[in-house]
Amino acid sequence: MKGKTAAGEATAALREMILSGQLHPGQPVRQNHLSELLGISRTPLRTAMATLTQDGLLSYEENRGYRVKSFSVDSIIKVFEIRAGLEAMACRAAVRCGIDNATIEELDRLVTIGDRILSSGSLDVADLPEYRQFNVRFHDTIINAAQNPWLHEFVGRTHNVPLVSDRIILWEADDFALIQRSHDDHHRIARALRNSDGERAAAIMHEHVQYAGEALVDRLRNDPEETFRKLAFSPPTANTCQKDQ
Amino acid sequence: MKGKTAAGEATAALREMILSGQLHPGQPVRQNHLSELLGISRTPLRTAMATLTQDGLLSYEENRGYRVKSFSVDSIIKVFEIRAGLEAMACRAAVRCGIDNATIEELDRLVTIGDRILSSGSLDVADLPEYRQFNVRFHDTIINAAQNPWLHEFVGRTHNVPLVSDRIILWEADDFALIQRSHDDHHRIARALRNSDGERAAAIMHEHVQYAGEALVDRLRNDPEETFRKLAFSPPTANTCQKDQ
DNA sequence: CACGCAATAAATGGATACAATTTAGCGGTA
DNA sequence: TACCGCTAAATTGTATCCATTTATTGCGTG
Repeated sequence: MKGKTAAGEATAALREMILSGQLHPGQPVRQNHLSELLGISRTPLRTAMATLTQDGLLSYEENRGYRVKSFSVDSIIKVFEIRAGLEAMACRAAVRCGIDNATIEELDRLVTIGDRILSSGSLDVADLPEYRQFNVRFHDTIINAAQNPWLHEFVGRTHNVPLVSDRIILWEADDFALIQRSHDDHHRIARALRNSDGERAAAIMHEHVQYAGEALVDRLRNDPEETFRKLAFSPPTANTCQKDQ
Repeated sequence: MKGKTAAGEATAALREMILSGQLHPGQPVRQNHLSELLGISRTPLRTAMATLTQDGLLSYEENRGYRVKSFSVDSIIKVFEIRAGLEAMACRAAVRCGIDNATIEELDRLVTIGDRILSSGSLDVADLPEYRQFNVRFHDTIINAAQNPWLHEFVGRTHNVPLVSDRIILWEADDFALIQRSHDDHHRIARALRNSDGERAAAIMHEHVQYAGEALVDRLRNDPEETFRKLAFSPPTANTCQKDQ
């Protein structure tokens, strides 16, 4: 969608501004202000805002305009439940329709990458982007193996809720045990898939995702300030789900 | 979203035109033509089209405009898989967070309504709208009982794929056995929920939805013409999912 | 001082005008 | 006749302008 049209550029720019926290939840989005900030007119901006509203990043009230959607902590945990269910579904579906060798090898390679990154016994800030990318690719690989484009689309939508994306790796050095456990899940999931044990992979994946959500929410409840500070978002990788088919 | 603004009205009108088949899959949507047909200018129409694109009803290519999205039969069955998974999730979640008596009674009342409609031993066209409404309410009640607004939203999105909505009741008199079996599922689901057996309810619900998809797809493959002719859509009830929270 | 109302400012929604791109039609040439 | 390129019409994308609604400010009154 992005590329040449001003509306597409504005959509990407606005999405990134929201997800990166430049625009705060609840804050109204003034069309004049933002359009001149982006160097475009209000027309393409309004197209972008309509798009992002359906994406779930903005809310709209007639004659009162758009504002950045805010999410309660309670709401965030509930999205994680959906994401956990969907990704578990992906494991079952992937096994059901047969995983080809290329995918199995890809998973093995990815797990090895994770091993290497964590081999130092800690995960410092410099390694975060790489680990994040690894994590995204691992999950994406499984979702694609399910051969159901809608899964990709629906999981992608859960990522539109701030803080739910698997681009987010919350744990740092002080929680290395947690991230190590999380990566151990990756090992077990990959093995279960290799053994065509879809149910087992699904069970691990469900817990894997749901626990991540609970850990995040726990942190948010205890120390919102610090949690937000530690959050770092990926660069604008192609996380916009394709809606082909 | 609908109500007073031209964009909202256009969105609703366009959605209905697409779902009712007035606009054919793959057909490009000409802005001049449609805007004068709806009696509005292109600006709100474009807002509506951006919205419906994110809803999944239109596809967009830059500088080439919007087209009515087309769905392969294979794609339709895959959406039913998602819907089945999500509604099964709803059953589990509903039991987990406790179903109040009002909801149990509502389900009982709804099931009784279904009994009455089918008591004649057939389902003729005159009864279709009522049975459709009953079906929608039954499923919605369970989804709401899960107390996870995102479930409502995500299931709602599956309904944006033409033919996947539970507003669609395919079977008529000639397939009364099928619809009777389907309603028997309703009975069993309600009973399992009353007994707080979330897993059992989920299993029945999953099969309930998935089989409906398979039956529809079978028909589509055998006799697309006749299937489409028999399909009748509900009036524009409020099936647009609220995105509050 | 508080409350209410009115006038004014500001922001949104929609329509029109203009620019850029694509598509279709047409003619010429090998 | 088939193919290529050019021109013109059609269609989309953007900007600007106007109307309508909402928010704000300030004044007057109780």
